[in-house]
Amino acid sequence: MPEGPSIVILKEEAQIFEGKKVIAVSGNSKEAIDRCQGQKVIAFKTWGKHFLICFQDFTVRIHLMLFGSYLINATKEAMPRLSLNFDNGFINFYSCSLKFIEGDLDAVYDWSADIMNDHWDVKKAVAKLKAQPATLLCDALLDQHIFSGSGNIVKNEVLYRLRLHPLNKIADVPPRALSKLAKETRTYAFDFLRWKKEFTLKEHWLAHTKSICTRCNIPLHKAYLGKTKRRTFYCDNCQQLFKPKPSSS
DNA sequence: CCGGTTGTTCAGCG
DNA sequence: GCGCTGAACAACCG
Repeated sequence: MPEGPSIVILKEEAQIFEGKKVIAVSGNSKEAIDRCQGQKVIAFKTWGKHFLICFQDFTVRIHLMLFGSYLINATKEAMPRLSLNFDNGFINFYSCSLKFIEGDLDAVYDWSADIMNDHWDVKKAVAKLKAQPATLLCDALLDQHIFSGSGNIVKNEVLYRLRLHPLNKIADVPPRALSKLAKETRTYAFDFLRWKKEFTLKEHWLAHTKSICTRCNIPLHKAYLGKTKRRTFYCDNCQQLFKPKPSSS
């Protein structure tokens, strides 16, 4: 389920419980989830792929990882990791990572790094990119400190849209292209959000899981690239690989 | 039925 | 301490 836009959808769906008091807690989490009992939800927030349930003095951080899921006012066979009950319904989280964050969230999260956040800062993202000249684009787009909320689909689609080869080293990519990349990552994330709500996300994929380049009509490459070794779909013909700068070994 | 995956952390090693 | 690798987690789809 979980790239940034999917977590924004979760936040929107959870809105019905904002301001509500937790009247029952259960779940198989090893964390002390009982402390949520009787607490009022101050707000639901997201930071990239993190779903944050904010109470007065602490926050529950849910990360759905690869396999996590949630249900609102519905159940399934599996035991929830966390179940929160309110007077108007309940929300269950399954097979997710759950942690508590104490105190002020602003001390923990850089909101300007979240591609879905109103405080998203393109310039800061570009500066972070430039600070890691040896990093490959395919890895940079999965770096949650630079593009919090970006995942493997976003990575593949953004690089394909901008005709940038995933194996480009940041140092070799012109600054203007880096700036475009940062902007387009947010733009695509909001397209993702809209299409996911319409249940048409998959049909809008241009590269991810595709076998043919629709621009060149030749086979796309599928390879596990970069430090992250994640599945990458790309076209050798139309996705530009910039020449290495002499200084960059 | 098996293989693969929209993700992250951590132990172990050289 | 570093970077790299593999394991672990765990659910669903095709």
